[in-house]
Amino acid sequence: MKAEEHSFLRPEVVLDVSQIFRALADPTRIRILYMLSQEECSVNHIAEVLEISQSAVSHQLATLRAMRLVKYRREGTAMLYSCDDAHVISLLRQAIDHAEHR
Amino acid sequence: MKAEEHSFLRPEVVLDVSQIFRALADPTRIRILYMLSQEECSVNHIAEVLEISQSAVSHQLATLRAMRLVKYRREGTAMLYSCDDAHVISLLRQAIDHAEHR
DNA sequence: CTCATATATGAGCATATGCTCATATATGAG
DNA sequence: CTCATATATGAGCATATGCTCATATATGAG
Repeated sequence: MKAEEHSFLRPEVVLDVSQIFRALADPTRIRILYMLSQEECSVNHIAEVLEISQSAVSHQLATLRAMRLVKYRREGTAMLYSCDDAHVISLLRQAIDHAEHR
Repeated sequence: MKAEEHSFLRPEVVLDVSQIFRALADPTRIRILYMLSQEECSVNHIAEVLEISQSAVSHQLATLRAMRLVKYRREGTAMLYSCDDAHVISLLRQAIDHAEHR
């Protein structure tokens, strides 16, 4: 196949795709997103259940917020986070199924 | 929800999932895999079409080989690479569709 | 054998990333 | 207001990563 005959991806698409996967490429973020896919959670609850420091959780949530994969609302002094991108959760579930069955 | 009530991912699964996504988290690897998903290609062909150095392509192919996402065969002096994980290609295509339609 | 071509790979560098530590900020109780 | 609790965030460090450069290796032509 000649170069001109390939179906090319536009640079913005390539970058966007790499960012979607990069968001899912870290064990801590995977565990947080998986937890949020089951239930809306406060920062402290995530930190306690997953045994990760509050600071580390907040930093990762900031990353996920920047990528618009989570949304949040305040309740008293707590911030309650939940998933905000069903498609990314779908990719996550598929990869989990794939990993569990091999 | 109490900690004990959450559905947990086993550590090996979390690690495996993160590695699947990590493989797809780089623009160069995305472009190479997308090309290979269309056609079996030699290293030089990939380098020329994508305008990446031969060395960089070989290094990334070594990464993809280590993750068993590509297979290869020799033909004369050339090595012909192709995709070897349909599920990962499926994840890639879905992310591309997602990125193209927003 | 020599030479050309194709590919692989080690060393090293620049940058990205995930964490800890310290501290700032926000809310509610009193 | 003060104090406690919950969260966010900047600085800095250790490690990971993607590239270049140089060079090794493999095959085929002659």
